[in-house]
Amino acid sequence: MTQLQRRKIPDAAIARLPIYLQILNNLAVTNVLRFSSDELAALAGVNAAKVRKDLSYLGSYGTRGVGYEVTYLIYQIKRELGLMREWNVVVVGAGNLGCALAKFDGFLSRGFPVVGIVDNDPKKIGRTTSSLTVGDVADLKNIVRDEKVNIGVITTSSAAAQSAADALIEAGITSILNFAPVVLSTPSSVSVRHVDLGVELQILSYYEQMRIETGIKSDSSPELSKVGVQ
Amino acid sequence: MTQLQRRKIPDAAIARLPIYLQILNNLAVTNVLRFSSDELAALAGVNAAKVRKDLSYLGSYGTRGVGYEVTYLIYQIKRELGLMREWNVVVVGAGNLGCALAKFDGFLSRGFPVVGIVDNDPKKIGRTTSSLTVGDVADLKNIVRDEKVNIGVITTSSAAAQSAADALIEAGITSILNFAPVVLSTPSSVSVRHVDLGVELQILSYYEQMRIETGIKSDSSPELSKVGVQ
DNA sequence: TGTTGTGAACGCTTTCACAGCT
DNA sequence: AGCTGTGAAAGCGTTCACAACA
Repeated sequence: MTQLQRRKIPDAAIARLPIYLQILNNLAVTNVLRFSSDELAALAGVNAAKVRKDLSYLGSYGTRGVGYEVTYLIYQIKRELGLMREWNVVVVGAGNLGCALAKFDGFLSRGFPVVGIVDNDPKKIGRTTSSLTVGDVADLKNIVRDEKVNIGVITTSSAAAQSAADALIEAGITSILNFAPVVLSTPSSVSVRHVDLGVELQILSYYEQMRIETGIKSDSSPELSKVGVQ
Repeated sequence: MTQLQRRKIPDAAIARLPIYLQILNNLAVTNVLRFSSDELAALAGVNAAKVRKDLSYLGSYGTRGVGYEVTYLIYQIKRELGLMREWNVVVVGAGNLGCALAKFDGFLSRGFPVVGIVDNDPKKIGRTTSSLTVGDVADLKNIVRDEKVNIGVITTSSAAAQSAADALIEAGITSILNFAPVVLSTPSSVSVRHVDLGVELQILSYYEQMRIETGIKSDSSPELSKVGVQ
């Protein structure tokens, strides 16, 4: 959760910067030059004080009485997040989800080209999906070296996920995005983000059940707040 | 973030219950009968005090000096999360990701059958993917009624996501899982969880960059902690 | 005048530490 | 003796409210 830091930015703020960035990119496309904390707050679904605090961690880049400059803030957020360069991604697990992610626009368009996809199933190795050929997980070390991979995405079955993680770490990868529904055991020098789609639905289920039990009509009734996104 | 409640369980604890459940289900499969907070903590990658607090919100279901019973705790967690029943899911957006999710085992196996998939692209409507035929988003209201849908999953482009959300809400859906990289504007009576794959990678990028700048060797060096999963 | 930047207050979450049971 | 359950303390994150300043 904490790391050695240049300037200490809270993890919670770091997690929101990509959302602000997304919104500012949209504003830039529509030629908006400036924004206030109020405006960004409304678009991001948070409150203005939070936006100001978050942006203040980057430095004092606003102008009192005026607001912030869109392009300058985009630059600062990208710099802070390490997005001035591309980060190459390898997908481990060439099932439906893995192949869909390998083709997924959202990765490349945000600076994360998928440069490889591997599996351990001989039936899948050699298949071509979009512009990639499925490689052998045994070659991971070479692929990571040759393609300068920085991030591994695990889309295997849960049974295979830990050994996928081990292979990535063995190959020198220190950033892992895991879609398998297991908690990976990794050294503390490796960053893991765990996206469990089942978990997301189960959390929704809890709040949905609560709405049913407390008898909220499915018509929009006020003053029950949105979960997620914080 | 807060809702009307039966017994107040903190949101942070709710978000961990599915992870415990996952682990306990694995223990049950291997015929483990009991566990201690220490054991579950190690498997979940959290500390034992947190496990005990989290489980205590469900009631006092442990035995001092002994531990907790696996099957009984599974039952209690499922009851609390609303998993004693199935929740039907409809996917909006029949692109690569949407089709992959519709086929995804992880949903059905955890009690979330995907009963429909829709799109607004006439070229996609009518196609068959796994056992489902892509429907017209204009029929969403009927599908939700006929198939008793509880949860909507949005896998459209970001441009179409807001109107997909509007259509779901119009059809009476109050739980949405959104994969499009936009912040949805929804009434507060609707629960939204936002999974932005680009955002996940950008957060990893920040910590990866920090490791590079602070000169951590890619060999496992101690005392930098894992991010995510909390 | 309008909006930022930020100490201080508040509230939520985690952790500690130990009393209470088995 | 061992492990749970839980008040109390500590740690974070959010929000308030206003001084600073263009």
